[in-house]
Amino acid sequence: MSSKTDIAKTGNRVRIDYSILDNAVGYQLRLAQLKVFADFIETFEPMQLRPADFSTLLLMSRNPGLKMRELAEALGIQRANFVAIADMLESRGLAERHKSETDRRIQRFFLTKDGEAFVATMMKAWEEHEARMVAALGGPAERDKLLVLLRRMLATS
Amino acid sequence: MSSKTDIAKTGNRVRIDYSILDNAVGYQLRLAQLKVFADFIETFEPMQLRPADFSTLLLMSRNPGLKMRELAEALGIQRANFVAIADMLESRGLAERHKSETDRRIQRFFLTKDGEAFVATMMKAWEEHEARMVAALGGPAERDKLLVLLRRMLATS
DNA sequence: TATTGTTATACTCTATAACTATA
DNA sequence: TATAGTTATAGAGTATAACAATA
Repeated sequence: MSSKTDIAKTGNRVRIDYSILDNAVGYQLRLAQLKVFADFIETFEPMQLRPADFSTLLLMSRNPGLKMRELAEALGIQRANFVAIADMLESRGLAERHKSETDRRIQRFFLTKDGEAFVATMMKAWEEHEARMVAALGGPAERDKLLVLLRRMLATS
Repeated sequence: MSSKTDIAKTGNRVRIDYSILDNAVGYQLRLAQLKVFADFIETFEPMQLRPADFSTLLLMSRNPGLKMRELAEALGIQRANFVAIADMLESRGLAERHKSETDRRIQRFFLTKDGEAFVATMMKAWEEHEARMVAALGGPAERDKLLVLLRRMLATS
């Protein structure tokens, strides 16, 4: 199944010209992001966490009491699609919906005690993941250079 | 619908703590990639091209006569999912399947005359898109720095 | 009337299994 | 047996419309 095997087997492998895509910002960004995603998904598979679940728990931990709408907006997720994430976190006992007394349409989210402990474990795994990505980049100096470039790009109009 | 309007309307906007995500390589890479994708999709919407269609035409143009399997592999697409793209390009008169005479299982792909002209137009639009991305980064020097970092990251194990 | 949370639904992208025709 | 192209299908992720409860 490896490409090495394929080359040995077929023997008629063609050198493919990728030159333009090789120098395209968007294409290389996409490949790099896919690589990080793959490591992320592998890292959190044992904890049964997808990227959106991770970000949700992290935001809840740093910003207790946000409304559902605020959380969804902050995460760039549609309110409708956030419902399943909230249900899952609640059913696992990691987060709770608290109905507002003053405006009964509103629900504010809080981590449970178990949720806090879970986030602590989760962040340990995340730090290892991040360390692998920084190492792949070449080190903290390169990480900083990359973040400067990406932030400038994101800040522009 | 803009966030400005929302702030004015609700008045109770909360400052959300994003500090960890702000410094996470994967998160910033994802945001940057989404920004490039959004510009890409907008750029090629009038030509009715999705990212995979663009890459397919580009590879066909630079590597005439590739087998379907080689194209799919080079693009990182499942063979099964490549069929619809090939059908679409053929129905639009941009590409053609040529059945091999020596091995009748194999089809090699070639752009038509119309396809060649279309790719020329497509690449003009792409160069404008790329120029916008490079400008957002700060210029060609920053683009080069970014590509060096991304390539190192992709080369690592 | 407008907003919050919710349900239902649809569309894209991606992945897998299985078929056919060839080798 | 194995491979190339194909079909069918299922699972994510994401987007929109519409509803009930509430303001």
